Amino acid sequence: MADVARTAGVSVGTVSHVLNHPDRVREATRLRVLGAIDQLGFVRNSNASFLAAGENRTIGLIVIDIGNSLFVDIARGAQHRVGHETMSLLLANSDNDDALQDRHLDFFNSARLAGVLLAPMRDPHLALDRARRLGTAVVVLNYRSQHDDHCSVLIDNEEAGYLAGRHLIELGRRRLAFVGGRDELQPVHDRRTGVRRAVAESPGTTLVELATENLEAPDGDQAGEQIADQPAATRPDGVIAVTDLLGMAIIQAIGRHGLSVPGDVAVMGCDYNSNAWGGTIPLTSVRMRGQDMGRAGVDLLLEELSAGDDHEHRDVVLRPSLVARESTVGRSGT
Amino acid sequence: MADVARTAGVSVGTVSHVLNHPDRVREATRLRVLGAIDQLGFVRNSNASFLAAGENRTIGLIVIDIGNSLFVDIARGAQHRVGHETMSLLLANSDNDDALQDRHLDFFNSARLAGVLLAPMRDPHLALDRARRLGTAVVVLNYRSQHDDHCSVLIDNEEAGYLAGRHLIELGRRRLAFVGGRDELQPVHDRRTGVRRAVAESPGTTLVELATENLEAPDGDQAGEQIADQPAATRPDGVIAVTDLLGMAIIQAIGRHGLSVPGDVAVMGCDYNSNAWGGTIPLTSVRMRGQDMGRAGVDLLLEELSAGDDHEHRDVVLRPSLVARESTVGRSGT
DNA sequence: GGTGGATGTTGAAGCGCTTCAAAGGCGCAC
DNA sequence: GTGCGCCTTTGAAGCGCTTCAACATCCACC
Repeated sequence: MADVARTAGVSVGTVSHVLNHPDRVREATRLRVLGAIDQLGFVRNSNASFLAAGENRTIGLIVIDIGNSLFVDIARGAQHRVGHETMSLLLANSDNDDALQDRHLDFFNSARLAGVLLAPMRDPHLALDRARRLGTAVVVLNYRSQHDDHCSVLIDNEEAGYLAGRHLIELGRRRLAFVGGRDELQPVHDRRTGVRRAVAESPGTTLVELATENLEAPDGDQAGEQIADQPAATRPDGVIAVTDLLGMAIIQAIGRHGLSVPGDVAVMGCDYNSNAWGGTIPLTSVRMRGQDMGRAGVDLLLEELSAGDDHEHRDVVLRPSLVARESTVGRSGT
Repeated sequence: MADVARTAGVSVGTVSHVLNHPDRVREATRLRVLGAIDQLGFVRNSNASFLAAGENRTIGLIVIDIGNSLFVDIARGAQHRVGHETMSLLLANSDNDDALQDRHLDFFNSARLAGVLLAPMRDPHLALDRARRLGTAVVVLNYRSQHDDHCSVLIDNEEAGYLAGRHLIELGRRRLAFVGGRDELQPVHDRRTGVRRAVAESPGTTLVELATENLEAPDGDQAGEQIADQPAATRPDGVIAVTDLLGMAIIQAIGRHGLSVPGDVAVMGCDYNSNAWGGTIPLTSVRMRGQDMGRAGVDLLLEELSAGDDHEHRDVVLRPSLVARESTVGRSGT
């Protein structure tokens, strides 16, 4: 920067002003400085800049698993929203690893970012305390926490389950099955609750819950076998899988038994993963609106940053929406 | 940091030593300082740290599209490799946007990162010049550049095409078809070349090339129709789609026409995307080894960083491997 | 008891920038 | 001609840390 100043024949203060407050500098000087910057290939050192200015224009996003399309969507949405500001978005992938998540958070903390969007794996209460003490705003994504000392963006998973249940019931299905395991995961638990509510509301419908060990394809396969093995009279005619992957595996297992989807059994998933596009029978699912989530997260963060001390934490709850396709409504669509 | 020093009753220099050269500090002092750090919740400001030390322990990774499983794998591999060092990995998603890619690169440049892994969309020659002048090492991923002033990690796409061709020929297929468009994309071009070589090597085999406009599902659907419409005598009996998505769409289209896969037509993809898992007929594909790519990239970068001036740029070329599944070999497997 | 070397600790200089008080330059009104 | 206020520019202080030369301490050994 001193070089630039010398080349342009001004002081370093002026160079800094050209970069940060161009309006305070005379047009001619500004151009001269810009010329020198260009000529010398100068790139301002943001470490020094942030240190001196005491404020950082960067937002960090920590996601649980970058292989999960929900988080990809969140990243896209956040990037998009940030793009219009003079800010940057940094991505960090926890890769389902608690320790790694904490390391990312520490790293962002020590970089004194303006704010962090965190999609945590467990209640991040303690970690957040630390960030806040350093003046970093944190917005929690996709996690319903016990504490209300931060803003959150949530998806109403209970509603997702409810929508799924209603959908099948409205299609005339009466013997529903919910397939999903690991109830300690919030989304699984909430979706299950929603399905129960839909069934409870509709006299004449029944619900069977099949608990799987995990949420991988083999679990769905197994569940599908179980369903297909039952006599037609008691066999579920509408199946809600807690994830799309599970749903697709169920369809395959059922298909192997000569049953038709959705003729004999309507099957639907949840999450609207891109995986679901490839199947022979397009899977009905509930779209989780990840992009909106990313956008809303950035908005909350910017709001918190500009509000200062009189900021009131709040939650934004996004409503999922149902995407009906062949696996429940057949070829015709809608 | 001054607070910590005061609390622990030492000088700031000592606190710094505890953090950076613990061996130079007496055990008792170290513990006292650590205690103070803990008590005060001190987190060192990495901006100041990097500025003073003049070196940054962070690596940036810029990928074209975080929704593409190849890049997800690259990120995982890189993260994994970096994880064991006292380094951090920052992710930036270009989202298929040239301007965004440049902005990410500028950002990393101004942060004076130790190094950058770049999966570029076009020849990044100019951008790299700038980074290098600032002392940032750059390794290019997944792009065969005209220039040799940097290290690269490449996947041999020509080999991928060749492997695919050989696979079908060895299965007894004689009338091959290659489906893929946008030949200006390096991977598409190279895979096509590889398939041609495999066919040229095998007397008695023929190759039809179907150019699609894009690489989306509808393109595959159209190509599948074209293939299925031909009389059995001239119809291709082995199809290589340049991507998995294309391959799955082709299978569906062919299936609609009552032809069997792989009985009448063997179909395979390329890329080994997770999308391929969901299909009713598991797709044979060529695995692109993204994780290895990420790992190799980090290794090259570390090598370059430690070698200093006498570093010789070099390329690492990864060999893809074929994953045979039902869409070519039928139920039995292998 | 004195000496030398190893081991610990200190404090100030400096990393590259921003910012602020202060000074310089200029035009305008009186 | 003088004084005032505005627009520009300057230069030094300081952001929070690392590092290095210098200094303090300790111990072994003669």
